[in-house]
Amino acid sequence: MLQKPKGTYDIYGDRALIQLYFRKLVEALMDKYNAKYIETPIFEASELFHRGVGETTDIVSKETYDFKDRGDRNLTLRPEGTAGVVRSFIENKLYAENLPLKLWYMGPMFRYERPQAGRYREFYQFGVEAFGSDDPMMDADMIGVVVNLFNILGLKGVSVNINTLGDRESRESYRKALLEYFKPYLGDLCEDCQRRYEKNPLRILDCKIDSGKEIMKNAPKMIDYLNEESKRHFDKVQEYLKAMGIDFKVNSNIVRGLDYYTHTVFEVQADIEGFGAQNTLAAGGRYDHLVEFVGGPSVPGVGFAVGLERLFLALEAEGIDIRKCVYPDVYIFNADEKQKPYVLALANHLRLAGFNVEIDYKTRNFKSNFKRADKVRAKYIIIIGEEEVQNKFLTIKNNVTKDEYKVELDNLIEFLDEKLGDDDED
RNA sequence: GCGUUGUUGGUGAAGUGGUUAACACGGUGGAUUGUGGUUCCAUUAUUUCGUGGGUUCGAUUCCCACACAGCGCCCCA
Repeated sequence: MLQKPKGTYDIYGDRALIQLYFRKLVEALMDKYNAKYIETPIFEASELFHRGVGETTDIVSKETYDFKDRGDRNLTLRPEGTAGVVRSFIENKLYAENLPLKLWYMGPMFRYERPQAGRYREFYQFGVEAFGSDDPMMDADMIGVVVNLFNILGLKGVSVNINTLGDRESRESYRKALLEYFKPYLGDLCEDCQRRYEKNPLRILDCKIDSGKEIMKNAPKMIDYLNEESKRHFDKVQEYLKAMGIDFKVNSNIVRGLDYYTHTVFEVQADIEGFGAQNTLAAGGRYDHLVEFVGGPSVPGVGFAVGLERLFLALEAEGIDIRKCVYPDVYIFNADEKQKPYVLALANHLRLAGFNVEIDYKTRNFKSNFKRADKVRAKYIIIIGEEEVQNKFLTIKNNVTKDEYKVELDNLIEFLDEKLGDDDED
């Protein structure tokens, strides 16, 4: 029996309902921010990720799905959303429009990782990228998007953690300080950190293996190496967050897994029991040099991504059900074969008039049809027999109250509008 | 990439080295061919118990490998 590839899953049933509703909710929220929808290819030239996002990151160096197509092109399934959006932003010269511009996306990403609860090899992210301002106001507003989203969903117990990586200058002087500090202790660090020391010493700070060690506690702090401009930026972000009434914590160990960040970085965590290392629901930050680095003009940006699998898991753990169930307004069945054309025509008529209609395709007996009407949770049942066809009236039964009505064919839509009017509002 | 537990139908699952793989839910058909959701009956895994190989007279059961899933790391959303 052929089965789905490891780390993938099918979206159907309840999960499909959740995802569809979530999408509607996000669409509405994004409209409120005047953010525009963007969809970019699921695969891109490998170079985009390997050079743009950062060769030193785990995500790119050992988790991408790389392949050659039949034309010998090197392609990579996108492991994250930002690089593709940035590429599109440049290629389509979106920077020529009036900036700032906010773009949002939602779709599958791919990483070759060991699957776990809330972690798949094909997984979904919703994200926003805001281009065209280096003002901390934009950082704060983007963090606000995530907070608002979680509030709308009714998710309690989330915490916002922020940090700053400073601008290039600050980052460089901090990097030097770290190199100097860790040099004598190099042998005490784990294997990964020894590698990080060479390539990206900042990442030593969020190493889980070495985190408890004394040398980590005394390591130089980014905050002490920020230049005036970087410090001001970070202070402003905090000021603005407070103004919006967003609770947050400064966590100097947040470094993020992607190389392109500058200044603000943030993570939003769920404080849910049993989530362990998988508790980061959303993460993002500012990337003032990414657009330029990928080959565009110098345009600053800030963005974030939310992992849907984890978010839905968190909702479930909190007992939050966002499914939006739609049931048929009407279930129509025929007494025997002869009425099939009539049933189809009537169903079409009602569907075009805006009603949700299910019909019996199998000419079952009455009992089975009533059972099925219950099963699909139809609100009304219409029975079509010889008498109804000939005399142009319909027998309609309310499936909850069991009240039965005889309605003229011409008055049917009015009748249903009146009866169903209230239910359709929610 | 490392460690660990598991895998029986549409679902939840019990079970055993050897005759019909329990029970429940769900599905289908019927009792009740123009009025049901209760009840009752029948039927619903059987070239089968994740796949392949081994031990055995005989394996779903024991052993090995692989695949997949869960959990813990690493990493990350």
